Amino acid sequence: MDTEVTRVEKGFETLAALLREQILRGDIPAGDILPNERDLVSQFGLSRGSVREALRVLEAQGLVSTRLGRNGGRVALQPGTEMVRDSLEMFIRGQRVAFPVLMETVEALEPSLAALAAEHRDDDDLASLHACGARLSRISNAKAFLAANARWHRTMAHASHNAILIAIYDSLGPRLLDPRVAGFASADVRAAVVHAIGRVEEAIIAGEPETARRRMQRHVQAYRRLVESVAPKTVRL
Amino acid sequence: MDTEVTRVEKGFETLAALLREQILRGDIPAGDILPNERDLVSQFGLSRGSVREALRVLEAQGLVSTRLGRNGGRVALQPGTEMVRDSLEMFIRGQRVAFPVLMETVEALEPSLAALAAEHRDDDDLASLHACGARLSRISNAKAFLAANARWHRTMAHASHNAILIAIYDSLGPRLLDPRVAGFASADVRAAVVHAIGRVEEAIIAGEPETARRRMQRHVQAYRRLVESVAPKTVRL
DNA sequence: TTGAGGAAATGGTCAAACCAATTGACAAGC
DNA sequence: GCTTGTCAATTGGTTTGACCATTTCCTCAA
Repeated sequence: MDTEVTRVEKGFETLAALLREQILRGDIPAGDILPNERDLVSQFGLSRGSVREALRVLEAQGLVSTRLGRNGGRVALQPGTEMVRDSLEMFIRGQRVAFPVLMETVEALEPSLAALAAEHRDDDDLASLHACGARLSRISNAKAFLAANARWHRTMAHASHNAILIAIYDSLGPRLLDPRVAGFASADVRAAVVHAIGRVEEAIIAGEPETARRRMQRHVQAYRRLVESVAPKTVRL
Repeated sequence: MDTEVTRVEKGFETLAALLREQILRGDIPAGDILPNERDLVSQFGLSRGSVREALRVLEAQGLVSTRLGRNGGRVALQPGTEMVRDSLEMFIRGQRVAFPVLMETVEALEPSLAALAAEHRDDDDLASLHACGARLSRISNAKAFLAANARWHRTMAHASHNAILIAIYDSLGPRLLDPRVAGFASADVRAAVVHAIGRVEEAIIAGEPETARRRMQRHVQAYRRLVESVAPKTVRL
């Protein structure tokens, strides 16, 4: 019984793997144009169809983009946050991840993000954060408030200067703007949020990670209690 | 100047989008066989080459797998953790994310994972966790200790019952087993780790999220100080 | 009953065209 | 000189038809 046969690598897979490696290693720098299809055909001895399938895989993986016409071709890309976002998006949809789980995930990230922001923020971060916070306190419209709130959080996440957490947070954060949870921002709730966020901001400005973490965590827990008191747990995306 | 032209959707893109939607919505349940290439050709009026490119895209996105031979074909898949892992893998490689950032990310997740584990763990989780902890305390080999340690953490992450965090943690955790950081597990370090982990485990068993969070966070910070005292910050993956 | 061999179904590959989009070059007209 | 229009060149997109490779099913003979 052949329990383990060596999987035969297809021609297009070989080429895709080869080009992928060259792009990820930087041998083909981002922005460079790959050889055109017909050249790849003669270089690798594959048919044009196989070459195109290889390139199509790379495109689906976010490693190249395609331009039509003369001076077109495939442009090498460094994989960015879009890939992470797309894969999480499909994971959430495919696995039927419930909305509360998504919320729980973001809540799990935010205290650490606040701590890292306090540790790593630079002057630009502080300026952006202050601008977001100031804007937030002037907004009265509930829907606009939620958007501005999300923006403040996003800015804080970026201040962490942790590329992985930023990619994850940017992937998940926007999903929390679901219209079904947009009704919570009554005037007093908004005031409480502004206050809590201001306290976190102070800790980030002061460069006190543990204070920022603690304040953000309390804010998050308070927010959760609020949402749970209003929304049924069964809401699904 | 045409600043915004309506991007023309290619034939294979249309088909890929259509099939992707059917799979994600569950109209084509996981495990089902898609129509074969020649049938898709006649159903959608595309050439076989275009159909194959569409299917190749879905394969790259983890939505179908391909089997050769009679009774072969494309099997629909629900996107799982592999996709998330692959995209994070490419992100880390392509963006040249430094090892300390990776470590920082995992450290950011673990306290919340511990808290969620304490909140959501079931009897199976407790049994697995206890087994991992017990095994850990009996290991003397440094390399094996690190592997068992990773396994305990992974088990704890699964006890959180948060599918997104599990997917992320499973994607990043294994990368911390880099051989370059495998030399830290001296006997007294191992004893300290076993003790810290035991305390977290107690809190998870007791169902006390905030205690578990606090203890895990202290452990993580202690571990970080240890690593920083030994490893240069410039180590890169 | 079992084994061998061939038929059938399915994806993998190749080849040669031609279509579609974009850009460059160049000439005509202002 | 500058603009504008036309045509040619380049590159990806698509089609068609054929054949190969792998796997499974089916039949028939030992």
